[in-house]
Amino acid sequence: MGISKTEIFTEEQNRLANLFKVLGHPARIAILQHIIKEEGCICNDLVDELGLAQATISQHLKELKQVDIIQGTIEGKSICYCINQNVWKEIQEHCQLFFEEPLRKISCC
Amino acid sequence: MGISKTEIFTEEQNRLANLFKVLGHPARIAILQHIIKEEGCICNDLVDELGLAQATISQHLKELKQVDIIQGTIEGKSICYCINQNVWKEIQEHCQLFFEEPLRKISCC
DNA sequence: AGTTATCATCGTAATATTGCGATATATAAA
DNA sequence: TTTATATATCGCAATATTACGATGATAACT
Repeated sequence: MGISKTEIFTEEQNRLANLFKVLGHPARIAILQHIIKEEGCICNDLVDELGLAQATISQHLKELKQVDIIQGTIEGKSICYCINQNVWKEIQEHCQLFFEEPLRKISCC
Repeated sequence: MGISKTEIFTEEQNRLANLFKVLGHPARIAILQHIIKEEGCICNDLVDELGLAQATISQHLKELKQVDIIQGTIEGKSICYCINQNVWKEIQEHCQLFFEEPLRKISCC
């Protein structure tokens, strides 16, 4: 198959999984880290920095944009990408909640 | 292609991405949530609970085991799966660090 | 208008993932 | 020892992902 049965899971489960999925690629982690470090950057910076083709970087940026982790604003002929702080904070809290739970309980093994 | 160029990224980036990748499927999120809620469970419980085939659940459990998020202990003819608290805590901290950074800075847009 | 710079999109090849039936393995019970 | 139960693994088909060259689209500069 290759297709997940999203209909049998809750909205919450699908949303969280989708967020993690987007974060689940080293290039996208590297892109986020570079954007954070430089407090925003353009696509070409990432091409130089990461050593991936421009088309590839653009595709990764698209996926990050699709879940609103980053946003781009046009600046002349280039586009400045930076973290969407509100969404970032939301994801952070979402993750925190998810990871906090089990530590309050005792596992069976 | 379909293959990531892991060699151009740092160990850290690859490890974090791999963790997120494993969490990036609703079935695996649901499995973890059920294990947490029940404080451990067996494969068949998950088959009944999620409505996926036994082979499919087993495969998802394998991926979760591969990054040590869960561990299984044999109990008679079944295997009890539960959260590996140490690894869970480690991931939690890893995530926290990753998400904390940018909020201290001001973005360009 | 023509040129250059920057980024997005299209098309494609290679590979990965998802899901499941069938089968193998292992333990417990009869 | 046979049978039932629980899980893992194999093999396959359908689909998704990754990467990149080629091509478009847009804006600035000459």
